[in-house]
Amino acid sequence: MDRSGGRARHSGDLIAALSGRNLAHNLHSDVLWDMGFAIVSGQYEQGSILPPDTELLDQFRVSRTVLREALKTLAAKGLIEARARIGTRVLPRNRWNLFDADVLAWHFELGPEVSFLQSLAEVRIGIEIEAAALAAERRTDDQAGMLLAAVDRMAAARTPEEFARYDLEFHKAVADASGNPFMASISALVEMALTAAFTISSPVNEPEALEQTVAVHRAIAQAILDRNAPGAREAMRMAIAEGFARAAGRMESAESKS
Amino acid sequence: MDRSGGRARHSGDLIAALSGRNLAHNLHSDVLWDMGFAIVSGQYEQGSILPPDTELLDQFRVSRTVLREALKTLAAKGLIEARARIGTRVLPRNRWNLFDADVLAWHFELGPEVSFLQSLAEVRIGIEIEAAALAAERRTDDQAGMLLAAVDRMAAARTPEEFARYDLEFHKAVADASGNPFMASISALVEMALTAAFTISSPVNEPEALEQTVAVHRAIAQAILDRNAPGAREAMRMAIAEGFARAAGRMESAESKS
DNA sequence: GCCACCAATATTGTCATACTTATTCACCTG
DNA sequence: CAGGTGAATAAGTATGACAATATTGGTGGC
Repeated sequence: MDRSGGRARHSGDLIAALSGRNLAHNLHSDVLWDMGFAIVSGQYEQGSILPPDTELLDQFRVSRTVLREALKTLAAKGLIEARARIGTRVLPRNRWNLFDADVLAWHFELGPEVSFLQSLAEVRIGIEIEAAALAAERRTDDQAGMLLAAVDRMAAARTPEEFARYDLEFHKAVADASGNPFMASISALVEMALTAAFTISSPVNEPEALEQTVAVHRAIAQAILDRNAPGAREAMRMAIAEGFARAAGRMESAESKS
Repeated sequence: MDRSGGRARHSGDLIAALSGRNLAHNLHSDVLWDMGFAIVSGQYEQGSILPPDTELLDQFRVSRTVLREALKTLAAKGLIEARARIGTRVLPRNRWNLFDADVLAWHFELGPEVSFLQSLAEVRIGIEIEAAALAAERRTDDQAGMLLAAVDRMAAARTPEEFARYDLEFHKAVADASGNPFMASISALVEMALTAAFTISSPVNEPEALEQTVAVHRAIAQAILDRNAPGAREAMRMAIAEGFARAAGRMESAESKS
């Protein structure tokens, strides 16, 4: 119940470190993260009314400006809705913008559950498969070169962080080559999924897993190079499924031990 | 091309009417929409610095509170990023949250281009195909019943608005039955796509088009009822492709005429 | 003449307080 | 009992001052 001290920012830290974002530590972002996490974690139930401004003001010891800007940010992400005389209501989850990087991060802060990782893998399969197929049809030679280069860098990576960086770079390059702006827009989601997966278990530490991961990514790149859309689809599906399976397997075995 | 005069809120109005949202007309949302549209329309270039607070303050004739809350909202959607002493920078498009309902609406305000509609159809295919397949595996009997009921209502619809409403209801039901929270979260996107498509051309006005649209939706429902995942996939792909093709065809023929 | 450091400055960030507007709920009137 | 009416409450808006921060350019030392 006490959040006062401690400021636990476990997975958030990792993601921020990887992406280089979220450097600024404003007051308003403190309130934002506390409130955002409190809502996502269910501390404030969906459909319920948040404490009125005055009370939150007292709780956070900040100015009204700061509090209100934080709440406006939450409203922009679809988590809450303010109405005069009623108060500020927590919206039902299906109104939340789950594709938002912050909202995703808050979900991970309460420990990534297997079911959530699976949902993530499912959307990734949907979107990235399509991106791979489109990339196969529309890629330029430059873009194909970038893909192959990213795979080579993955193969040569020596630390989990390095590997994650190049893996992400690869998936961004596919999205870019698809020529569809929406595909590029979900890189935040991919980023989160990869970071979570690698936090749990990186293939770098297991030679045969590394080899397999690199091989399947190379297959994607090759299929796109060959303008082979069905092949790119299938390879992408395998890449995502494999990554999820490794993380989920590790989580379950860790769970059964405890 | 001229939008200069009178606050053209064409597609925005339709979407608001359909979804029942965006009723409130506060000062801050005026500024938000003006700025959001200005950024999305390229009036403020990506990477450029917005005018400083003082200037915008003077331009909009509102208090600093209002302006700053509007900017914070834009920042929450990934369109801008403010830094002390530097100013407020327009972020590159790949940082924008294109899945956000407002950001989408701003894109439509400047006239939906065929290429944008196509991108939208492509992501929808990616996500909703997967949703349909998952729904086929996980649906409850109740959910299957909802799907069939929605199709029946589509068939009986008499106005374009009515048809659009039940079409949306159908796609939401599929997302719901998939059991994946992300799928439900993109209904804003589907909503926008459907509204745009029906604004351009509704199948209600053409008996054979209506029949075809209803038939393909019924095929999706039936496949999900039969727990036939591949069938649901294929039917969903056809439904989305068909809707896009009709809208795109109508737009091109209208364009060649002018 | 080059480099490192520091101060001036411009821009966003934060604060405190007062006032306005909208909406619900209860009361009061017909 | 129905319907309007007003008080109470919460968010919305305004304003002016001060703090934090990072760039820019100057200043001094080497």
